[in-house]
Parts: sequence; C-alpha cells; structure tokens
Amino acid sequence: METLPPTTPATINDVAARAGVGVGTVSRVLNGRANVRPVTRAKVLDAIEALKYRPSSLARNLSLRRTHVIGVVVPFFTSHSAVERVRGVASVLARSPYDLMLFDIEAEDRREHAFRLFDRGDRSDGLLLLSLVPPDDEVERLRAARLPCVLVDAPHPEFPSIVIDDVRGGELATSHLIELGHRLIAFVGDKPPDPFRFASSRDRTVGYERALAQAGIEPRPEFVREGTQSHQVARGIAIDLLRLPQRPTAVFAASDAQALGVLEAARILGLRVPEELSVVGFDDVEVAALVGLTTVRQPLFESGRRGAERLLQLVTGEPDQVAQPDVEQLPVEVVIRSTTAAPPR
Amino acid sequence: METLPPTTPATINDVAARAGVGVGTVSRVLNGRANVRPVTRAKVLDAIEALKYRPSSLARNLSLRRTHVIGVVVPFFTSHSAVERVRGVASVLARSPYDLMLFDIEAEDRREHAFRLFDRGDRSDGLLLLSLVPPDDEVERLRAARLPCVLVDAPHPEFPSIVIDDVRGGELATSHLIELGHRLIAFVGDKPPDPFRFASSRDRTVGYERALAQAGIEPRPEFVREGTQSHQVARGIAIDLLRLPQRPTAVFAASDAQALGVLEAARILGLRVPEELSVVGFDDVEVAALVGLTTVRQPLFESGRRGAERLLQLVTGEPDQVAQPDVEQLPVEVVIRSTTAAPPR
DNA sequence: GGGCGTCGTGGAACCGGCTCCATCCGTTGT
DNA sequence: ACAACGGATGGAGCCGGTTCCACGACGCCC
Repeated sequence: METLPPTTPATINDVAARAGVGVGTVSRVLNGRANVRPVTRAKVLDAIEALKYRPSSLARNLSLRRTHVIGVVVPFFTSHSAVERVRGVASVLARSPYDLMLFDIEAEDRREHAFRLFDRGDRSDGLLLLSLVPPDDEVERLRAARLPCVLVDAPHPEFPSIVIDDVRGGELATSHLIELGHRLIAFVGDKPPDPFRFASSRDRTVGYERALAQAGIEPRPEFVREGTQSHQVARGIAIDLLRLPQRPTAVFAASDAQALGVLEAARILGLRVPEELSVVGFDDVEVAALVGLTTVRQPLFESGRRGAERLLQLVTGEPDQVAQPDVEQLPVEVVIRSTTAAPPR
Repeated sequence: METLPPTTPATINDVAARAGVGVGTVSRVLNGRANVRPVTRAKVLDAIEALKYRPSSLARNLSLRRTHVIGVVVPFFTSHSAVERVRGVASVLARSPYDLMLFDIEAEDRREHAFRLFDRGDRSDGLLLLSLVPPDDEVERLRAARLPCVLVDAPHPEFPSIVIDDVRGGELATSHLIELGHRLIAFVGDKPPDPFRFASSRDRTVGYERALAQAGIEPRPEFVREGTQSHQVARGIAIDLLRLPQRPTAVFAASDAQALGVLEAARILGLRVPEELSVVGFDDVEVAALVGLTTVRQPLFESGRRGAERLLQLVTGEPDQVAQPDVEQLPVEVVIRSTTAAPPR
C-alpha cells in the first residue's frame, strides 16, 4: 500500500520517479510542450494522477522569475468609484493567469506602503495605480525594478494612463445648467492639497469656467468653493453658498458624494430640488441613480477594465519594450435625472 | 567603477562576497538573529547598502514554504457590504506582513475558481471566505492542503466563523415596528436557492416570525415574500404587497438594497414614508444613512477585521493546531432614522 | 554500411533564499 | 599547559520547479 495520505505533497521528482522518466520530461508534459512521445506522456499523466500531484507555483515562480500577480494600488478604497474600478480590473484578471493583489493605502503610512510595494518589485509582475500619482522617488524605483505600471484616473508623463477629460466633464455639466437657463451657477470641489488625489477637481473647475465664459457669464469668485471629498464638508459649504445674499440657482459638484451633501444642504434649508435649486454631480455612482441625481457619468468599471488590459499587454509583451506614456481617454456624458430643471424666475 | 547600474539585482551571494563573509552570515543579519559579531554585522550592512540589495521574496517564500499572502474570496463584490468587509480585512493585513489577494468569484466559473484557488494551496497561507459557504468537495481540498480558513458572514461546522445573529436581527427590526404600534408587518427577503448565499435571509424571517408570535400577532402568509437581493426585484414585490386589499403598514426588508426597492415602490404608489408606510432595512450600508433609512446595523467592517485577526492567529500559530470551528457572534442593533413611525390609524 | 540529422529523453545547473552542520577560535577550568 | 566548551562563521544542500545541453536511437540518403 502506497496510497497512504502523503504527509508532504508530491513533487516533480516523485512524479518522475514513479513514471520512470526524468524531471525534464515531466516538466515538458506539464507545460504542454511538443517532443514527448504519446506513450511517455501517458505514463507521466498516470503518475501525476496517482500521486495527485500539483505543481508548486512558488517554485515555478522562482524559477520563472515572475509572480503571476498584478498589484492594484488604491487610495480611499471606501469610495464607490474606487470599488467600481477594482471590479473592472478583477473582471479582466479573472480570465487571465494573473491574481489580484490589493493594496489599500488609505490609512497606511506612505513610507511603509512604498517599502512593501517596491521592496524589490518582485511581489507583482505589474502595478495598476488607481486615482493616484506616484511621487518622483517611487517612479524612480518603479523604473529601477523594471516594473510595468499603468495609471487609471491619474495622468503621468512617464506611464500609460487611462483617464477621462475632466475639463470637458466640467464643461458638459455646466453647459447643461446654462442650457436650462441658469446663470447663477456655483461650483463645489476638492481642496487641491489632497495628498494623493491629483487635479481632477481642478480640471473640472476649468471646464466650469470655460462653459461660463462661452456663455458670456461673468464668473463670481464667491461661487467657487473647495472642501474635501466628504459629503459632510460639502454640505457645510453648500449651506454657506445658499445663504449668500445673491444665492446660486444651481450647483455643480465635483463628485457625487459632494452633490449628495449639497442635496442635504438644500433639504436643511428647505429649498426644493429641482424647483428652487438644481444640482449636478460627477461620477454617476450607484447612489446617484437611486437618488435621481443628474450627474456626469464616467465609465468607472470600464476604466479599470482598460487599465488592466493595457497592463496585461505590457506584462506579457516584450520585456524591455518601454511603455510609451500614452494616454487613453474615456468618454464622459451628462446623465439627466431629476435634480436639474429650469431656474425659478 | 563598480557602480554601473546592475542589469540584474544583487543576490545574497553578491552581498556575501562583497562583505567577505558567508551567505549564512548574511542571512543571519537579514533576519536579525543573534550570534553575529557587531563588526561582521556592520560589514554586511555596508555591502547591502552599497549593492542596494533587497532580498527576493520569491526565493524567500519558496525556501520558507509560505507566501505571506492571505486570500480573500468574495462573491458579489458589487455590494457595499462586501466592500466594507474587505476594507476591514485590509485594515488588519496592512499592519501585518501579509498581502491581500482578492478573488472575486462573481462571474467566474466556479470550477475555474476552485482550480486556481486550491490548486495546491500554495498561493496563499490562509483563506478568508466572505459570505459564502464552501461546498463539501472544496472543504475536503482545504483540509488536504492544510490551509487555514475562516468564514465571515457564513457558518460552517468545520471552520471558525464570524457571524451575526440573524434571527435576533430580524426580531429586533420587527419588534421595533411592533413597538411603534404596527400589526400589519410584511417581510421582503431573498429566495433561498441563491447559489452562494446561505440562510441569512431565512434566519431573519425566523426572527420576524418570532417577534410577531411574542406580540401575539397572527402571521399572514401573504405578507412574507421572497425575491433576489436586487432592489428592482424588491420594488416589484413591494408593489404587489402594497396593493393587497389589506395592505401592510410596515415592511421589514432583509437587506438595505431591498429596503430601497420598497421605498421606491412607496414613491411610485404615492405612499408617504413614514406616515403611511414604515420601512426597515438590514445591514446599514452607507446609503442607508443618506436616505434616512431605519435599519438593523451589523458591523460589516468589524466582521472583516475580526475574521482577518482570527485567521492571522491560525496562520501564525502552531502549524497543526487544528482550528476549532468556533463561532464568534457580532452584535446587531436597530438604527432608528426617518423611515419608521407609528402606523396611520 | 557509414555519415548525418532529428526526435525523445535524462539530468545537472540554476533561480535566490534558509538551515544545519562542521569548523574555527577564544575562553575558562584544573 | 591542555582539555572542554561555546559562540561566530562558512558553505553545502535543500526548497521545487525550468532550462539547456548532451546523448542515444532511429531513419534517411548516397
């Protein structure tokens, strides 16, 4: 009896011995190479079956010098938009031989994070950075480690990236309001010094201003406010805005989260939406549909999907083929729901 | 000049050579072992510095036969509750030497999934299964691979698990309605044959029935409906319910998603909430607070946190110390917001 | 029938760490 | 002065795959 439950898993040597062949042959069979006689192949397959042999991916990885892992780095994993992007990534990786390693750098010390991630660049075969711009020293390490890297929702001169046209998004949102007849349009965005976040809110402001300019509307500095992503902060800001002597008839928020804060503010102040106040968000997260929020949709899931596909190309492509820092732009569109209407007169 | 950019990263051998010591000594220094003379240690450290040496985790893992990876398996990664749990897991792993490998089995063929996951059990040092019960054959493989495993939001006789008392949750929700004066209370839950999901909705029904019984309220079969998790389906079900000749004055939904569907139904039918209809959900996902939904809060983040902690104990503990299949129960509580009130009379 | 190419195959070397054992050396004890 | 002892150290061997080279057998051709 040799069918006793083996205390230690079978190795390729065990298989070779049992099949009466060399390890090279077993390896060839395992990897579906040609040049193995059918008879031999059968013997090997039998031995594998008998021994319940499964190759060790650990050993395989060491030998091959790859990990079969894609690292996904995401700040603020809390947010629905981040999750949606990760799902897009997962959908691609699920049909690839790559696993998804998730790094949430939300609370983590950045130094620690960098340390673990780029330690040697051998924990993953490629990196997908979502909504964050790597600082210069990390860029340096990434290159030193020759680690393929793609950015999603963040631009960088060194890496390929999947982005949206934030300026255009801001413009679309604002134009929609202008077309409805609004001229007193406020903007609620992020504060720039957000450590990881980059200039997307800022770009949306630019679009906002451009749309105003095109319509010949004088921008009012007091109508442009900045806070953090949270809807609580946005609510406070919106209350301020709506208490101005000349109050805006519409608010464009740089994210849906902030738009929700604006809606709360309106409720608190007893302003009816959309009759007395129109609100436009940005992102089109799940809640937006539930609440009936008019917003600018950006393809979140799709952005993750494309980022993963692009990275996989890099990872499986020629090793030293330098990744061109090309930028892929995904479309944005206004989704009109029930928080926007013509202004009161 | 030997500072030319090395085309290949330094190895432990390079360090040993440069420091003029043996690899054993370098290894000892790296792992902070005692029995290294300070002078020697300094030499090694210098060499490491000069060579910018970083140990290969690949090689390390093979040698040590561990991966430093915790696998997290989650179905329906879409849902906010799953995400919240994963965040809890991430928060624990971030302060550990373990990385988080995410397996979303949402769309994936189950066979494929199982294959990749348990191939040899060497892709991760431990597995955390969220909201899913492994079928018997997978349990078998798990044991064969001696892979530590903890379940979150799912019970199993073989594994430790972190759960909530769903019966009690259902009871609390229903009691809250009863205390408000409701006697016509409907229930909207999941259909049982959900492939992965287990009996949590069913248990909540039990709690619902128990609360009714305690209050001496006759249960009405036509008030208990089951559909899927989606709020669209729940909306349809709720419309049916609310069109009954004797319509319920309150609805307890087995999840917040379903509760939102019920709220939509009320809006469609022109029923004011909470004046004409009270609604209670389950989970307390983020949207619940936004919408002002009264609901049963379960500690989602905490469940992930505890699951990860428990698993880490197992993984870092004695190797063959069999994990007792103990069950840790997290508390639930009713969060009263603005969708519940006394019934109309 | 001998030379030569091809196919199939075995197995040593290697990937880059860790571990254990043998060795070396200095110290202490008698 | 010498034996015994223990701490520091070097390095072969191992973890479990892959790869590449060498070798044997066979068939083909002239």
